[in-house]
Amino acid sequence: MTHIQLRPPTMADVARLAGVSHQTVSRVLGDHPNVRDETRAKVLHAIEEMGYRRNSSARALATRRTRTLGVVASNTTLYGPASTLFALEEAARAEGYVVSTVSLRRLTVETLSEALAHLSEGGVEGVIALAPQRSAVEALAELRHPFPVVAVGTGSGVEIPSVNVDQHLGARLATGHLLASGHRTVWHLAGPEDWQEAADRAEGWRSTLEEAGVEPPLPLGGDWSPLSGYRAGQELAGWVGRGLTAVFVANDQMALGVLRALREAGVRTPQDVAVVGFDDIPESEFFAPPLTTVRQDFATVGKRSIGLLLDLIEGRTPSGTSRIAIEPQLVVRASTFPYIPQPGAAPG
Amino acid sequence: MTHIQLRPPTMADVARLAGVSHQTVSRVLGDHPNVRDETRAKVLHAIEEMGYRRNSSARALATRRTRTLGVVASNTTLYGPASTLFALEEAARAEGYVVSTVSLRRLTVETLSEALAHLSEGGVEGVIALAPQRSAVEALAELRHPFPVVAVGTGSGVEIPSVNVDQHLGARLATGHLLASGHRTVWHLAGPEDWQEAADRAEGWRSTLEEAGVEPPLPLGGDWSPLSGYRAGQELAGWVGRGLTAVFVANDQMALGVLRALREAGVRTPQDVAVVGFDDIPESEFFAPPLTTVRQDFATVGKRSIGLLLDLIEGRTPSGTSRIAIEPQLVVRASTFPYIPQPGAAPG
DNA sequence: GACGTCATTGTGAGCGCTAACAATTGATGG
DNA sequence: CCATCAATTGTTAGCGCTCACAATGACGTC
Repeated sequence: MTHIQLRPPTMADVARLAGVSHQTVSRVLGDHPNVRDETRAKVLHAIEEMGYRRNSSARALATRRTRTLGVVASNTTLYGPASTLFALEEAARAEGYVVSTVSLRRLTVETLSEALAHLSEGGVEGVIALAPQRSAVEALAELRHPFPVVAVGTGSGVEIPSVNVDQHLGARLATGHLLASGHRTVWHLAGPEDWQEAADRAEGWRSTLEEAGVEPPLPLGGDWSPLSGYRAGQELAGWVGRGLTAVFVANDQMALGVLRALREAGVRTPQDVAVVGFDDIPESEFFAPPLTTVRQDFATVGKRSIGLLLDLIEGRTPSGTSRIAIEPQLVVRASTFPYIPQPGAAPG
Repeated sequence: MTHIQLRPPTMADVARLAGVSHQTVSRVLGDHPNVRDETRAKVLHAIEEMGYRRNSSARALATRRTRTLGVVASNTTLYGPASTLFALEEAARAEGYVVSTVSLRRLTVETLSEALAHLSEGGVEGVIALAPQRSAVEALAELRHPFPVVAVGTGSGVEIPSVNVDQHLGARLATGHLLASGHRTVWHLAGPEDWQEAADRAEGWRSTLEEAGVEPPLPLGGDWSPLSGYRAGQELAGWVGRGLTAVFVANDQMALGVLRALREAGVRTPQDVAVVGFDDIPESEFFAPPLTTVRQDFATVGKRSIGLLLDLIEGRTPSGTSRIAIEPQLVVRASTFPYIPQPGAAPG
């Protein structure tokens, strides 16, 4: 317990001890030029001695800048959102901003609106919304807020600035890879209908098939969980031998469930059915078999999002609707080839 | 883009419009009694009309309360930290606090100290440190900070208030379960030496064996990743038939790697070797085979941590060193029994 | 030697809010 | 009918900082 309970020292206290004016202390702290070295030293010494720390509220009040950004997110224990959150915070900190987060269980108009109000109370200068559900995105555009908002993972069809991994492209990579491997058609296990990313992946899969002159089979639906993948996998197993040889699953966790269901049904992967996932979670490489999947670059998403938000805050970017798209990448592993690459060697 | 770029209205503006004093506006906002209903209505109406929001910096300056808590964490994309973070934020928000997070790549004295400084700049009233590495914990006790700090996941051997899942107990549950199932001894794949939780789990395993009169085999070491588990698993496979029939792995991700290595070596789980993990990540139920593991209640960890920190801040708890321990729970699945329970039915 | 120039430091006025106290009003009761 | 009190509202000071500007002093120039 090394913490002081007494009234903390103010700039004036430091100034008194150093024998200068409070303004000079402020200059030293603000790294202004035109402060004599000797004076600077005196001030720094006094600061050290008193253990002085600038009061952020007073500073924020005087400058009208809190240097705080907000993030609203849901499903933060999933790999994607967690990775994005991490990248976001790191990028913001590099720019000297503090990040306040609100993690929602469910993303609805009400919870989103409460979250924005909560962050507003916290004095954020802008907000990043990790709002993958369509409903939430629409709500975002409606809500009134006294700061700029950047949407991430909402798809590009929204009326607010946004940053997205190109889901459509990712789905094309996955589906195209399966077709190129010789499969006549590709089935699809989609994510929840309400998610824009799920819709984009499904659309990418569908258009790739159509362009190849193949009639897309009826897609199945899941809720991102391994359990829903397992259930869908049981259904898919029933179609083996009746045209099903390849499945594109909308995320890795569901793919895990699918793999297990197929295995239990005596269906071999990839010999009987090839499987591709989406996300490249750290576990994917160690599934049975290791999973071919689509990797999203969350670090870049984070950096670009913060960059865009700061541009908006500083007024560097006209507050029109900017959209940034980031390319995903196909990672090929054993679930689509009849051999098992060495773990640790394969991942790029 | 529904955001106002003009100078936002102040309390005085609202007061003018409502024909009252700014203090009356403050009273309405602060839910003070002794405000006539009619007046309150006028004020609320004016607030609504102008889209007024209280300036948090001014408020914080006047009250000397920022109502902001800080969290320092590392490895936030792992299931455990991510879950704890989520629970922490939810608990803090329920108490009306905003949470600012710093996610570190590596936890060292320097990064920790920078993180605390950064949060201090952000005006936090207290900090939760998710600091599982021993070195970091020691640093925490040394560092000077102007606010209370609660350590989470540090083990109880620290000189600062802390909240922990009882790792020792968790390891006893896992090891005891294997011994009770008839195994003569249990091997152990430990986490990184520097992590207190890894040490506690190893110690729990060791003492359980010793109390059963069994000489503990030499434990292996990993870095929590599936890859390190895979490598250790290859080594463990070499000991099958020479006394190895059961392994307690320090986390689920490494257990995943172990399962794969064993499978590749032609070793069957659980018939030849039983495996127990730790954490109960959502995927564990769908491993091949579904993994017996130890579940930690992160929600409770979050709630208790915030509770303790607020007690410290409000001075409700004497700033002595409080320690809170939370019990983990064994979840039995197919990796320790020769049958496969139905997914979706088994998990409690 | 008077003047301008630059570097350095100090002074005063807020930023927008809440806390403490003062003032006003209306109701109550002897 | 006036003292008394509670309910309601207003007034005045800061909270600790930064900004704009004023003041000071050292130096060089013509």
